[in-house]
Amino acid sequence: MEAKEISQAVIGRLPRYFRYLGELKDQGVERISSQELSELMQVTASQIRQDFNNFGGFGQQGYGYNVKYLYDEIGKILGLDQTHNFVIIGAGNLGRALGNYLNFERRGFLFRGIFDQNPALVGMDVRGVKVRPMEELETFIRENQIDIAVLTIPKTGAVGVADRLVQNGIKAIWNFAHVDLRVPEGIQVENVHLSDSLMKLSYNLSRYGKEQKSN
Amino acid sequence: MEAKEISQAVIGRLPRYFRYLGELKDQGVERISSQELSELMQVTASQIRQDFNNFGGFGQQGYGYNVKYLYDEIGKILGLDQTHNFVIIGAGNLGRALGNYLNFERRGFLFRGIFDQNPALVGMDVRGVKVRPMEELETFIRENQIDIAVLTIPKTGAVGVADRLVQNGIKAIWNFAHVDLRVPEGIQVENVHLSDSLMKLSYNLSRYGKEQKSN
DNA sequence: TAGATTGTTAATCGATTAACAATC
DNA sequence: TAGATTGTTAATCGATTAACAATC
Repeated sequence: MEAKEISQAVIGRLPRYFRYLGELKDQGVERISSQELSELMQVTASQIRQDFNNFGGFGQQGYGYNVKYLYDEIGKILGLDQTHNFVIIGAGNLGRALGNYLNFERRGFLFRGIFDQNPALVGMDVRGVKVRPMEELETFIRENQIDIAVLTIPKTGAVGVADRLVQNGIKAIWNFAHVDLRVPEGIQVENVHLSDSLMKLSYNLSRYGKEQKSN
Repeated sequence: MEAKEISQAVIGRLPRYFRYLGELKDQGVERISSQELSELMQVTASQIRQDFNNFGGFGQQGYGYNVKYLYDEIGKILGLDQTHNFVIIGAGNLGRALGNYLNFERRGFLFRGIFDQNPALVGMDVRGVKVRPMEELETFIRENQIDIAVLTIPKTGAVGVADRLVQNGIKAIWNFAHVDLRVPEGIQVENVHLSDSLMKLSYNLSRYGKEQKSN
């Protein structure tokens, strides 16, 4: 309907707002002004108001924002009021770690299956879910309404697996493989490149040794 | 010396350049123009040249860039020519997964220790490194020239542990705990908030269902 | 009503892209 | 030399911040 595209910069900040509002809610805080939130989160009040107004007015002049309401609204914007079935491809350390992480469940992401090509891992139990062989991937995805796949395999296999996923109706890939995936328009890819993140840390670390940052 | 501060936007792109150049190098490609690289990486040639020129001229008019040379230079900028000792705090699934990840070693990040407060985990072996109790943290850090700590503990403990780390000379924290750390000026923090990443995926996923993206 | 604070427009800042002169 | 491609300046675009009128 209205098609005003929201920038990824704004989207990227929503989870953090959501986190702070959740904590305020749990502390029993009822209302908060953009000014107070800005001090808490160390961003400008202006940015907060601009960000929220991308989605319509959540506040009230002279009062501020209702914490519970704002929290719920941002949750809806993020799609956390829906549930999604996901599978993990790659039952190595990282794949198993993600399978065991309970908090995703709380946000509506349901862990349905985990796959690995290594026969030694097949049958292993990850939080009540048995590791399956890669051969069963296509059938499983189609028969269980899986829309998210978590890719935790080495980069060599990732591109091929991504193709298989897309061909069988996957809508989104959470990609931990260290490679850029090319997918058709309409399929979402979110990359978590851990070594890129570590390199950024490394840059800032070595930079700081040489020259003290100006302020 | 020269203090022209490089923007984090540029720094954030360096690891990706580094990855592509590494692959080109391995394929035996000797030179590449910003135009060719731009097609490969799906960014503008203009951006590539601007980015590289933040650090001085790496190319040659009429020729392009020497792949091997450029790869090495970016590696140096990222500080990958140095080594860093790191410890992992939290020997849960994620902590152990990161400890087992061999590629960090290749980039000069040396896994020296892993800690957990759970006595059931203490003594466990993670790639040749035994899990230590939290009580040994301070001494270990100081005696082993550790400058990076990887935080893979629940958010409740993270702030307290971060303080202990900073007080004992840690220079950088790679933070997987779902909380914002406040550290003194000069200490680097790089956050990997997995659930934030998943929420971004969720947003784009639910958005796409409703309205086809305009282009 | 007066005071507070949003929603929103305008100004500023920074990052990206385009253009082209310098030069290999 | 002529052609190619960088390095760099200028133009554009987008995101952030400031300001203030609208309104609860």
